[in-house]
Amino acid sequence: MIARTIVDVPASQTDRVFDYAVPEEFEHLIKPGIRVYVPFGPRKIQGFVLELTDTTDVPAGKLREISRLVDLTPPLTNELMMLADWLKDQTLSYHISALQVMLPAAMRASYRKNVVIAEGAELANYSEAILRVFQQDDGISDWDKWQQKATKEERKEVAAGLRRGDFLVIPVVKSNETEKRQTAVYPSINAKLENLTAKQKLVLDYIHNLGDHPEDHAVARILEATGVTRSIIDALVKKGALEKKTEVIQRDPYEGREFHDQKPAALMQEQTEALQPVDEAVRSGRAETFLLRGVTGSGKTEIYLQAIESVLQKGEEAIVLVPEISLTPQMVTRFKGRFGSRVAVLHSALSKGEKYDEWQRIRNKEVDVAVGARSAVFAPFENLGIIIIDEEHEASYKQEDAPRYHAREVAIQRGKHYSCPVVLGSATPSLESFARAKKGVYRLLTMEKRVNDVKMPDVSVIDMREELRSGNRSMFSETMIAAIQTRIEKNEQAVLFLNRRGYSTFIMCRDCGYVAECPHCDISLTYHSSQRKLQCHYCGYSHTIPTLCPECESESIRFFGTGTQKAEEALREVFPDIRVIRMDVDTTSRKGSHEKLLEAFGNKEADVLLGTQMIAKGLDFPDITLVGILAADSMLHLPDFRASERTFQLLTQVSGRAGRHKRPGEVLVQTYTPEHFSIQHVKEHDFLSFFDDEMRVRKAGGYPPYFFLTLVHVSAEDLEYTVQVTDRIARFLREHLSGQTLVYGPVASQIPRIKDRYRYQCMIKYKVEPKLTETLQTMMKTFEGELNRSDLAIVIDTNPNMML
DNA sequence: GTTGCGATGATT
DNA sequence: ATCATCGCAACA
Repeated sequence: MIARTIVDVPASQTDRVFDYAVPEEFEHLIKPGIRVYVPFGPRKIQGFVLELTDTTDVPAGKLREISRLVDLTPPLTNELMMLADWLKDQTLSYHISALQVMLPAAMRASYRKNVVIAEGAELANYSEAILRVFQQDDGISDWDKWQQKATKEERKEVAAGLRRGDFLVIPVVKSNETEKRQTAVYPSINAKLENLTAKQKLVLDYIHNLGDHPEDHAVARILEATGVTRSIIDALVKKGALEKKTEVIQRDPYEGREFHDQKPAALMQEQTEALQPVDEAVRSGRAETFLLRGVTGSGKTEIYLQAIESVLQKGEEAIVLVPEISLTPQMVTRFKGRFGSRVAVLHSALSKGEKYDEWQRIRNKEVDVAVGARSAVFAPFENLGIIIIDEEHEASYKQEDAPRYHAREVAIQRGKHYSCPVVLGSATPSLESFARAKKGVYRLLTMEKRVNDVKMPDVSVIDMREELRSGNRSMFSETMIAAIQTRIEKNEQAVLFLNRRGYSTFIMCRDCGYVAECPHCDISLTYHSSQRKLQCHYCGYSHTIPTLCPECESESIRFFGTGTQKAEEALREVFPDIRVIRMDVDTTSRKGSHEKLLEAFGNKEADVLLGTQMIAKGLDFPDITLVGILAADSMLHLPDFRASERTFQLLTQVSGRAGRHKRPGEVLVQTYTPEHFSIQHVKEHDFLSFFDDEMRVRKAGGYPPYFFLTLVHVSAEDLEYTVQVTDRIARFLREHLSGQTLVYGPVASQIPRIKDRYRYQCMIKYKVEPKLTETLQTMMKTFEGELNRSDLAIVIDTNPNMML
């Protein structure tokens, strides 16, 4: 028997099937989809068995045997194995990457080299220090890592030892499956209950009255509940009254949290009309894509919940995708409240182990709803009845590293396989999706009214040029100050939005124009007041603030641009007693801090929530009556064809935080370009007009959705070489692609250098290009050699999010 | 002869 | 990706 295997080596030369002989002992256990350990050259690695056959072209001398099986049952379903095949072609990524991305991180293998003292080694040649390293533990546990922190002398010494054979390298393949275990005790069936002390009786009674929940039987839990010491339990075990067991338990990330049962809400007419066709598609099992455009607060979540209800009734399963940062407790609460323990939650705030357990619960059919971020689109269900993507326009649905897939496209592909509907929901759909809906590719569902007829907030645009003219040089307009003042007086809350973290965006010398830049990246350094340092947001480089200009030694070095830190400071200057909670990457990096800050704001421990885009979503507090957008045009002038779209979406999203309940909301938008259409249409809550205006711009510029884009990104340490390679790629593509397809480049990336690597790109614009994948693959083949021997990197991004 | 290095080729 | 091998130069 021959196993056709994809090996775990993400490289172009190994991105193909390798045949292995299946030892007889495994023949009845092995199945397609099972992972195996195989010898590959001198080492041992993991691989995925694609299929089993009886023939091979590999000469008998070269054919090697599978060492052992990793799994007893295939971790990925048949459908997901097929999906990986589709995914690798779509994204031009390696087959192995497409397979690995579908597994939880804990199941991906890691490789390290353990260095130990060989038998019969002559140790007299080695220094004390080195021998001490080897005496600890099992020698050097990870050779590659150790080499990085060791000194040159140490490295040389060990290398010499390896050559002489005194030290030995043992390659270790580790698949990280981490099951959580606990020690639990259960009453023995034929227990002799004699001569018990009072405390022992107490514990025994307690255990007898426990239910079936394995967690309740954990020794640690019992000790805590009864207040006795471990010795009491040990004594009972010795006497035979209790039995000790080690068992695998599942972590519950939401342990101790209560979820109140939530009944389906009565729907408004618009909601009923939107739900009906989805429901019908669920019932008849039709692969149809719906675009549900509903204004903020129109009750989209309720539609999702009720559609899922139908799916569950049919005995099928549901996937709900939400943007990473909106996985706030609010969303989880609603799903858990409605579907209870039948819900698995998958998102980045969980530990690797927790994600693994949630994933296993799906694989073992213990749940039938998965709520999660992008990668949850690969949830290993086998009877999918619906896939829902909330906030479908969100950029985070596109994975930024290989395989560069878009969750929306994956969802639609899976929907086809299971013949089930896909629902894309948003208040501000992406232009691509809305255009498809207008063409009839997707079915459009619209909800223009907020639940309970709550009014859309009033949006006023404040022209900051006027403010400047009238002498106000601060970042807060008069109107904004007055509005915040009123909120404080009325004990209401305000949300202030500034899409830039740090203190200032750059520092510049007023005399000579010098701007502090990162020495490794072509980008200005940002000042962070908490560490009193300049920082590069791309490579993490940091430097002290110069007091004198390094160029002209002038003292007039000043901060320009505003970040959240500075905004907080400025706010305190105006309102000395104001209570502010700031939310940005810097204040929410610790686990759980995001939730904590939101909770504090919800408990009215602050008057103002000041933050970057992470506060744009999911916030739903009754006392927010003011939303202030401090710099609406901060994203508008980025050299990205989606800049207007992003601005409109973000502003609409943030505005939607105001007045969602009884009190009316007010939104103030500060801008230097009040006439820009994406700002004007936010004012009128007018998505349709925005769409029309922006479509004209896209048509004129030849951008999506009128054209498809594919970006070829080239980087290397040498500038000339980078440009030269990009140019060769551009020529190659022009030569091989059809006449209607446009190839631009080479052009420098938006940030021409990051971490000392120059970055150039080449953009392909096309309408129909059947040969594209093939051509790009040939192109990569021709550069294979160069990619191997230089530091060159070529990345292909189909349908890129941004033009980085 | 030994050691250190980069380039080259193969992995079933 | 990673390992082994080969060739070449520097060194003893």
